Amino acid sequence: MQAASDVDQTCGMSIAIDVVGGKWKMHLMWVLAEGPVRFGRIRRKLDGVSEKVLAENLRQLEASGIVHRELYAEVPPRVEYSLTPLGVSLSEALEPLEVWGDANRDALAPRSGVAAC
Amino acid sequence: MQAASDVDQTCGMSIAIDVVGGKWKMHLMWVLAEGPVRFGRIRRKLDGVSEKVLAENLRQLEASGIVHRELYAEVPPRVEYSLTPLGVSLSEALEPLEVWGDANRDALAPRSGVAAC
DNA sequence: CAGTATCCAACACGATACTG
DNA sequence: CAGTATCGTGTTGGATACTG
Repeated sequence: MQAASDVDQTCGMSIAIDVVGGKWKMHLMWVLAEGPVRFGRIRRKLDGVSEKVLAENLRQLEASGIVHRELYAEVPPRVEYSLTPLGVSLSEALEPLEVWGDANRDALAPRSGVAAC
Repeated sequence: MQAASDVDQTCGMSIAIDVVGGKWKMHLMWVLAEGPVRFGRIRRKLDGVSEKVLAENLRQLEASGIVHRELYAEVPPRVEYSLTPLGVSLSEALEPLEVWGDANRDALAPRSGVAAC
């Protein structure tokens, strides 16, 4: 709400975290990184996510310019989601984190609520 | 809560996000990366964070082996927080994300609630 | 100074039902 | 199939007061 006071960090990271924030967006990024995916398939991949949350996250990523939504006006209705160039660059920036987490997998507390892996 | 079903992603990222999850942990990482810092200083740096949340996050990072807490039993009481080697590696893995967010700073929706920058 | 203890508010998430 | 609408809930964060 307020501007920076004595904070002078660059923290573009905050922006990034704001984009991939929540509980499912990073998983979403992962699924989308594989190529165009349909809504139903994502739901099945990310078993446990509700339609509402999935739709919300998809929308937010879309609003951020990370995801492209291609609607095929046909019967039955079909929608395909894919990463934009910006989305691809984000998923690339996310990789080191992925690697780090994977490398230190057992050095970290093995919580049970870390979502599907 | 439940185990993986048809999800087979590596997603070490989930682990990482679980560690730097919340709203302030990444900022915290940033502040800590500069070297040993005292509680009060962090509060001032991360203007807006409450003591409760700061203490919680600090504790979680400590539990994850990311942060080292050095207590000086003297008067007045003094405590210094610093990154462990693991913490340093994490902050390094976080950098690309930082760079990405910074580079696409204005390509992204300029929300107001993204915390101090 | 460095926390801990409470209480409260906001929001993200989850489950279900319904629509184009 | 691909959502939207609604409701209830759990977790996270914020504000304040109090303690070692």
